[in-house]
Amino acid sequence: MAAPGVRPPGRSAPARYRVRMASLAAVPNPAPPGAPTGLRERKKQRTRDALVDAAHRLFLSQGYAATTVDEIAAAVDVSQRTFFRYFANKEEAALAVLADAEEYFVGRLRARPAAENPLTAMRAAICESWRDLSAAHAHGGRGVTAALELLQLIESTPTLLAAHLRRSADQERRVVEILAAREGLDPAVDLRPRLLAAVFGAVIRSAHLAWSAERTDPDSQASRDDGPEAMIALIERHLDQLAPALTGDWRR
Amino acid sequence: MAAPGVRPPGRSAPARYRVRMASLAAVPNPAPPGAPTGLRERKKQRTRDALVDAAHRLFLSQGYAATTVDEIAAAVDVSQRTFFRYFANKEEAALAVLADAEEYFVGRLRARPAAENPLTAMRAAICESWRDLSAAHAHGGRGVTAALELLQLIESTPTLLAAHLRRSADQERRVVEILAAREGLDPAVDLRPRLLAAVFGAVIRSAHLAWSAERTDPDSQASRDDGPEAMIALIERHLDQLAPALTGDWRR
DNA sequence: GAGATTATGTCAGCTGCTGACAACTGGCAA
DNA sequence: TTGCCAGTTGTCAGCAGCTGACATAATCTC
Repeated sequence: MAAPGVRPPGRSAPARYRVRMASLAAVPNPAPPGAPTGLRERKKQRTRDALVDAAHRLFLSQGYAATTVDEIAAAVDVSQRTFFRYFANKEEAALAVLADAEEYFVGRLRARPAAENPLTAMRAAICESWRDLSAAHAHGGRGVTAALELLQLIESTPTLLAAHLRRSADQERRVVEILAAREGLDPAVDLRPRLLAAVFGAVIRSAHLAWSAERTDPDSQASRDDGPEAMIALIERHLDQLAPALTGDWRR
Repeated sequence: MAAPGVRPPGRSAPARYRVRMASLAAVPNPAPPGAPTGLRERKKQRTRDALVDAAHRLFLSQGYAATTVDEIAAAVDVSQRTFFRYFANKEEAALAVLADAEEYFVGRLRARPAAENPLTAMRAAICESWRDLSAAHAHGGRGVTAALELLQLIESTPTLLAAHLRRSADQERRVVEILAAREGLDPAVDLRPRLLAAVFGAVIRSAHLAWSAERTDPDSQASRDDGPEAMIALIERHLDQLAPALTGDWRR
């Protein structure tokens, strides 16, 4: 329960949220091979999902800064201290969904055939990820809408943006390692893995921004509800513009 | 002075630091045209510089997290409240030097001839910035060493890294606007300014990392003390690797 | 079912950060 | 010089994020 004496005795947010949790957090990892299915583990996963879900909902309705950790914890009927045992900080709860998505992407990238050239592999892995993930929690397209909302929340909240970018940097490092291993290169010597990862990350972020902006714009053709194909198309368009952006004179 | 009752009555850090302040914060803007030279303004600038300087020193010697805002304020003989009137938060004090450098870079970029192609302009602006800035506070190379230390501090402090990346994102947005204006493009339509800015930012960051790593490595040829040419060379090398990283198969 | 593990709650406390108000200081004009 | 105005600073009080320590309650193992 909330920190003693901070909130009035009658809690504002009742603890009935254990119902539709994990609508966002779940990822199509059907059954992790050696997953311990003990009651303990399941319970832990449930409260974790519930926390992510409650946080997401509160952040979107009241704003990130205006939402207290106490509130989130209370919404799940858990002590504040417990919240911090699941997440290192408030941001982590907000970005947990993205963390899962990145995990999935890494899996996809590792699964690409080694013969493929690196850029193609990245391109394919990203597209697969978007397709699979939005199919996974598409309860009538809600998955994509939720992603949109989250991206906008992040972009409009300095603290969250900072945390998100830091996470992205970590992710980039992992990608560098994967690419280097694939091609049998030492990333400290050969700059190409690092550069490709960095550029790719930049393109993804740029696509996110464009997507988010396009969907917010009222007189845009893009509907808020069309599937992941829109995002995939955007990413492709960005990737295609990459070379022209880097070479020669822009004027025509 | 420090928050009441938190620190022992006899302050630990004496307030004698008004001496060599601004060794880091100063930027070669010889004399801002319409700079109001009132005593008030000068005093403000002095305490600001002193705060930046004290923060830098304390962060490097004790670590970022272990350094209290109270300590920094006490070192300059100023109240904690005053510290927060100069900086929105602890990070801002740590990254103030970089903010100045970015400001300088923007100025350089704006000054590039309009006929130049965008990539060339960025390349030139970055090189000029490094050269000028390290010349400016090179009291025997200390400028570059200080930059190195700061970069490493940032890279090894998650909070700082996050704040730094967020700042970089802001900077990127400014660069996008400048590029778009230069070429007479609407960045919402034409992706190239955004992509070039993003890619360039990624390359710079990658070069920073490499530089920092190279200088930490004990058995590297790079000395900790050679000038900005080393960094410039690194950036050039990264930029040259950009195209190869994006095209075709990496194996030879 | 007993004992070892592990998750949770409670308590106390530090640190970052902010609003409000009072006291001071430099700038400026009468 | 005097005296007012505006901008700067210090003090106080307080919230919110986060953590260590310890006790308790829930699972797991045998």
